[in-house]
Amino acid sequence: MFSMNVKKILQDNDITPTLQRIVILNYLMSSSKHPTADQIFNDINQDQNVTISKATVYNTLNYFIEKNLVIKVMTSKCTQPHYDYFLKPHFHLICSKCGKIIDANYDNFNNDLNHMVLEAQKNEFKVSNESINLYGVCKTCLENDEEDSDN
Amino acid sequence: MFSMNVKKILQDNDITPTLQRIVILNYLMSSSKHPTADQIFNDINQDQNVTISKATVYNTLNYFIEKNLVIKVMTSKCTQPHYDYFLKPHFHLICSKCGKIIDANYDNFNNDLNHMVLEAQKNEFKVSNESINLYGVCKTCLENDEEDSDN
DNA sequence: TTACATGCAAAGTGTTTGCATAACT
DNA sequence: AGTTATGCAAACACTTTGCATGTAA
Repeated sequence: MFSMNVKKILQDNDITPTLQRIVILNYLMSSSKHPTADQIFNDINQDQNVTISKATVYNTLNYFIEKNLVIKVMTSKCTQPHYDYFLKPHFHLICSKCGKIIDANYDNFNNDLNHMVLEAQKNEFKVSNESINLYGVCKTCLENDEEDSDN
Repeated sequence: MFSMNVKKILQDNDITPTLQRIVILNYLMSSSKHPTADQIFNDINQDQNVTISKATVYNTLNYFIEKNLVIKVMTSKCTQPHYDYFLKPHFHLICSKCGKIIDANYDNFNNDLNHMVLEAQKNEFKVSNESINLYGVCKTCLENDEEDSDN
């Protein structure tokens, strides 16, 4: 069974907690990766004893986004967006070489984020969630680059 | 003629400054909006005396992204990404209702951004650029909502 | 029971690619 | 002159949609 939390989260957000929605949200919450729609579709249909159509995966993700439960994350190359459940504020380090997405945070991040929200309020803009991405090259890919240049 | 800057920027980034690339970068730099590939294609083919194929628009934008000259910005609903030239660090307020993208900034933004870059360095991640988006509802759409609820 | 969600397959849309032509240094 | 970019059109991939069936409260 799924953690009771998942169902409750859906209900708290005025989302009818159907089996498919529970499974998808549970998957997003438990996996530390940031899956694409395709990965969600494949993993759930393989590992769980639940079948979900692709249409439902897409519809559900869009619904979650609309309800501010999930955000889309773009890697720089990739055409497919990744989906991220927002447990607590964090930002992403996205490798332009391998496409890896790393969650990042630090003690005063909430503070800094708040500065941005304040600036938004000056524009009379009501913030509901955020997507903060730093693009660059990850440790592994940097090391690979060094090896290449040694040749 | 285009500002000499545009050509120089391309050369400084090891990008052969062809007419199409100059026109596209010039368009991205001079328009304060954050156009989609489609808007770039249409606007340039209408307003300037230059023709650019859609393939070239896409190829060029991807090339600019690879060279860290431009970033993709996703609105929450829209399927089409928007493209943003990065003159100086800033962040975006993106309205989930109307899709408007507002550039935002404040005095210490660079400072806050630097905290994130430092955190990235702890992960031995080398940052090249960033995309910081706050999603929510803009002033205009908030006002429209109020009107609706008055009925 | 009534409204709402799901699944299938087909349609739609945005993006990429191969190859001939043209442009850049 | 040699390399690299462009343009066209076709191929590709991802996402959405319509409608019949199934599910939730």
